[in-house]
Amino acid sequence: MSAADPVSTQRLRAVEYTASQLRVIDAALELFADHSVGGTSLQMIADAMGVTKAAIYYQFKTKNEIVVAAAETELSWLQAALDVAEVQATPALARETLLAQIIAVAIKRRRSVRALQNDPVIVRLLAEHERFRHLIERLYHVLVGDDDRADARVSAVILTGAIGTAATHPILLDLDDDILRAHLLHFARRLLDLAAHDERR
Amino acid sequence: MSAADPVSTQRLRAVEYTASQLRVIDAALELFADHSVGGTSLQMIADAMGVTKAAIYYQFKTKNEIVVAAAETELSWLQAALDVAEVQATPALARETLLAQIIAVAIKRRRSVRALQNDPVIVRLLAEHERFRHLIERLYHVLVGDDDRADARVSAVILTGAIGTAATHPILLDLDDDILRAHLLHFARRLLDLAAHDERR
DNA sequence: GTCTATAAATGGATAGAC
DNA sequence: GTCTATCCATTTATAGAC
Repeated sequence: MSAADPVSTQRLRAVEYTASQLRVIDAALELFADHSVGGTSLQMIADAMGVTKAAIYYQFKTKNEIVVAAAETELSWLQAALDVAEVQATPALARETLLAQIIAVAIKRRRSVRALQNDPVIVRLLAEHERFRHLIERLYHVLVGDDDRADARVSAVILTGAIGTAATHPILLDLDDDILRAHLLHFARRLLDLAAHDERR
Repeated sequence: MSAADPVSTQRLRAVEYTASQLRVIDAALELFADHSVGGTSLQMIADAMGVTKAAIYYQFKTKNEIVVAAAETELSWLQAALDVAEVQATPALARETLLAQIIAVAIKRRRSVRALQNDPVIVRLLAEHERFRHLIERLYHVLVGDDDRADARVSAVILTGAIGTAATHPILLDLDDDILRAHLLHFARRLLDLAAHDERR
């Protein structure tokens, strides 16, 4: 798959949601982060929005549709970041561009990344839906390229896992966003340097 | 807190559970990993065990007691690892000992670490219960010592986050346990070397 | 678009038989 | 220790009024 592969432009549908639907999605995302998807009821979402359950069912037919919509909305930034990264001149530049974006978003959405990234329901959803799987493939392709070596894959996974966890961890709560972002970028670059170094041996 | 601080020997109660209770805990842990704590019902646990809900209520008074017991059992290995690490001759040796243990356990419990480590219900539990908080403090104390610098803390968090995520990640499923363990150890040591290197500057 | 009301199922939890 | 049976709250989801 080349960087400009037309397949890569396949769209998530986040843009297509109405304003009312987006209000539901926002409330849902926050509750999912605090209580997990399975621990969040439509009543809780309705209460958080100050409406009744019936009002929500007017926007989405089932709870599962809300979960899918929430995942799509949450991942639309990743799609945008990949679109930009994949047209960079070199793979190294693409990786650096993507990395900065990933870290920036993880920090901006600090309160919710960790739980959402690891919620079993979300994880299953990402594995089952074609468009989600495709997005994840693009992510790892930019991070490790065509390198199928275990080293490269392990470092990429470490990177995404570490970023997601670090953004929310209690022990780092006192760090303000800019400082934390700088630290994560520092370690991410070092980690990728290490992987590249191992490759050349 | 010195390495041999008597307070550090405070016990989790995992050992005190009966065999019947441990069967409930085992079934619960597996379901928690697949469906999150909030998404797991007592009926699901009962079905997995081939008994009725009432049989479970004979072992535990509430669902929350099951969650606490599951967390205690899941963390008893960490306590054991800390007990061993904290009596090592030097902080560096303690760290290395603990690291090897953490990675070994994360790999052995590969299927469940990720979800459990990040489940919002579990995270809240660990923050609220005294004995859990104490354990986490010991963990980070061995990893970064008295170093309160952001660098040290970030690298420790990256370490635990990365290990938990990497152990379960789909893209690494083809790696067998020994290979994955070797890779994680490799990267963990490198990461700590980096942090130490930064410190000296 | 949001409400009330309600159906049908499932949740946590208890009582009492064996 | 495990069962059946049951209670009550809450869940997902729908129907129909405004």
